[in-house]
Amino acid sequence: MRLSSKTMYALRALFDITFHSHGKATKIDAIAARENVPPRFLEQIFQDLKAAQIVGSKRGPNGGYFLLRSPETITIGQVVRAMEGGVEHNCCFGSDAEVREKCKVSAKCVTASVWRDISVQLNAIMDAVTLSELALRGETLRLTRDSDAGLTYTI
Amino acid sequence: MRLSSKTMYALRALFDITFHSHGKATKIDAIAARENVPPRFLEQIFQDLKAAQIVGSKRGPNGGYFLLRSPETITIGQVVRAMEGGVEHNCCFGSDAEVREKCKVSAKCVTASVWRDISVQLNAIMDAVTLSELALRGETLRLTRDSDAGLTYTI
DNA sequence: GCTAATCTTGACTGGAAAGGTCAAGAATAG
DNA sequence: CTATTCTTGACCTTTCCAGTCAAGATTAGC
Repeated sequence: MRLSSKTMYALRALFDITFHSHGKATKIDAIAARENVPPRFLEQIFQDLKAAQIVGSKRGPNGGYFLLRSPETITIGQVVRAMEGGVEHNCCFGSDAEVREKCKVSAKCVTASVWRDISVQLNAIMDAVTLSELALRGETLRLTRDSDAGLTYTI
Repeated sequence: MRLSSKTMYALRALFDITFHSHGKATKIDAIAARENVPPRFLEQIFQDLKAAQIVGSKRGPNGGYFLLRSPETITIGQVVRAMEGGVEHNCCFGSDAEVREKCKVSAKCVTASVWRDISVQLNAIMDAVTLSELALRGETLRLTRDSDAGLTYTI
């Protein structure tokens, strides 16, 4: 059970937007340089975030991506679910109909019942942390704020 | 973020042992038949569970697998960590040294700090559920107890 | 309206991991 | 001795992850 790079990159990119650019559209290359993420890959990631209504975009010069909602209303859980399709397992329920069908134990599956409870709790935990909380932690860790290229985090 | 089949099978197999066989060694084929798991794959899974000191084994006629500890002391978290190597992500910390090294933001990585907190909480949730809790749920769901082959769960 | 900057769309790829299968061997009960 | 059951480790197929790339659409500024 691990978070994919995609999700970690997405969280870092969103943190970056929240922390560095206040409302302004931010271009991919700037984020990629600051957060040390492959720019081409980041494009793909932002498409997912856009589909999930988390960010909006603007093309052309001075374009870029920006948060669609305020940082207080965007949770880690929303991001994780957007990138990974939620917390799932392959027994009795989940998004895949074929998997559900295949599980003979259906509604009476004990492990599924337990895991359902656990995933509800996990989502609650992840929804308790917002982007503004991330930004706050950034302040606490005393990160350097810097709009230019280069690594911001090297003291 | 999904649980692998291996983990789900492991949980079902352990539940099966707890629920159906009281202290007696249970053979793989019986569990596989009841739980509808590929027998060859289950062999492999039990090797992992054995390495994790969760089950013991006995060879020869009337051999099989059995719990090494009482069901009250075996948690879902222990099983998940045994099968999946813990809750991890690929930034700044984790089991892979190279990944840690690669992450330039190191100790000041905000997302890592947040995810560390979340994984601690997740482990706590999973450690709050034991095998005996699973068995209890089995009772509640009024499963048929049956030592012979065949699906036990079809009312 | 031209041009440069920036996102958009979608195809493509190499490698690793998931999800199994199989065969030959070792131990043990009866 | 023999049938049963776990043990070890090699093998295979398919899917997905992580990442690259190219060509096009849109917009700002001159």
